[in-house]
Amino acid sequence: MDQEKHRLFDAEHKFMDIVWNNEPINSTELCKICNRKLGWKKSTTYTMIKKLSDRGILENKNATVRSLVKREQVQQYEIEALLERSFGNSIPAFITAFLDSKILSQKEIDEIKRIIEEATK
Amino acid sequence: MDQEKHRLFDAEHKFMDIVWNNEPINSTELCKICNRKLGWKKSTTYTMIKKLSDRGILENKNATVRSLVKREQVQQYEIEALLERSFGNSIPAFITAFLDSKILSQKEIDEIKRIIEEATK
DNA sequence: ACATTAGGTCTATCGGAATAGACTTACCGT
DNA sequence: ACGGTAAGTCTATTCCGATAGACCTAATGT
Repeated sequence: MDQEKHRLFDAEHKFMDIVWNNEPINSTELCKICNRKLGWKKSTTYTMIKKLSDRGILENKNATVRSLVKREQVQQYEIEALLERSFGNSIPAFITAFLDSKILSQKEIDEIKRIIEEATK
Repeated sequence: MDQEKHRLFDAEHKFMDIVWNNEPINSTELCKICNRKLGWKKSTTYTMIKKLSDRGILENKNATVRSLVKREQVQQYEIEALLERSFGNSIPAFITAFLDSKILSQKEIDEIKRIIEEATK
């Protein structure tokens, strides 16, 4: 597993975010949201629906769109892809980069660091 | 900070991996490595050097190429970009996906989970 | 003096992701 | 019976990342 089919390109990803946040959703309604949030024309949205449908990412039945691949599966894939592509599958390097990011509070960082040290020694 | 300039496309990333692993390196020598490992022609390598040089990612002085942006900085950026793009900056969701990946041993997972629970409660 | 090689530049080409225009068909309200 | 709208398809077009071919100049060996 860990399918390449879970790889989403930029536009596909923005689109799927909307689907995940609104499903199940009527296709015409989806067109309106995509126009409002992404500036897409109707045919652009339908082209996207068809492409992702062909790849088994979602389905469109009776004008109702719903995802077949869930957000968590894609997140899963993306973490693994990043780990491989940018970190050579090095867990320590990955964790280091994560801890050094500006997003965590100092308290969280200290706690997590301590835990990891214990876990890996 | 957290510059968009640190974003590397696929080909750029493969190329920078070679630079990071071999710098400082003579440009002609770099062409040979890129040909061997990526199948690139000489001009492809020089085009890449120029583009990344323009963006301040590396420099080419006296036929010697060296990086200006380090691997760790790009890893940093990529974690943050993934966090934002795919996880809406949700640290818990990110950690969950990481822990659920097949890469960690069960022992590592348990330890890290325990630590994080303590850190976030 | 001349061929070769190092070290590049400049300007395409190519493929594929992103986007859309024109057209179709069916239904629904008046 | 007919104008509007929902629900789509099919076929471009555009944009850009990836890749390369042709050309240039300076040094260097023979």
